[in-house]
Amino acid sequence: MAEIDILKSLADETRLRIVKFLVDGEKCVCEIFPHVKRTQSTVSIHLGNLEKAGVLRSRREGKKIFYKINDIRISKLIKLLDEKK
Amino acid sequence: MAEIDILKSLADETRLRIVKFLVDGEKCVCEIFPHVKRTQSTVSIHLGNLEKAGVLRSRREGKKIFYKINDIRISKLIKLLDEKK
DNA sequence: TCAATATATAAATATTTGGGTATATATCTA
DNA sequence: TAGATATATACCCAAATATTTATATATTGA
Repeated sequence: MAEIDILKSLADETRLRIVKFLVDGEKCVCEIFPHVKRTQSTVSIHLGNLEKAGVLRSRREGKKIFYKINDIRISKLIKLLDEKK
Repeated sequence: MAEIDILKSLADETRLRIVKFLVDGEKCVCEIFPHVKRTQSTVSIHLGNLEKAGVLRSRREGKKIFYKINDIRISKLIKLLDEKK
């Protein structure tokens, strides 16, 4: 996916929190939506958005679906933004 | 400004083109708006947006106003997104 | 096969946002 | 000080987007 899609997918508070939560590893939807304090369906839509942008990848394990960061640039980008200006 | 504001300010095609145009140095509004093919007023608003987010900085020189990248993280971020996944 | 659990999707609504036109402001020069 | 030039702002409209409620789909286990 193009860089503009990556930027758009990260430019939302809920999605950014999701991605930051995933920086330290794979999580299932059931862990993610309570963490970002949004409904399951809202988070599901955001996850789909992030996956479509190539930022995340998912896999099913039984009833659960796990998401993780799919693009090495993303973790670097998060780290970069954490740096002092 | 917070990282979410930086991301939001970059997550628009016109603003991203502006920022990329400024990676190789300071430019005045009169050079920027023809380059991104938007009206002067549209670009002025985008520049204000980017400045408010801390991404750009401006200075006046006579009738012209020059904008340049104000945050070292921005150029790094642009470069990072250019990398292959 | 039925009930429970986990996740996704659809539809409706509300808010945000980008773009244009017209106008205001600031600066320079004659 | 008047006219020209460069940029910003106000206002409006259309399009995009985030959220919610309700429902659909998939998987597991009894």
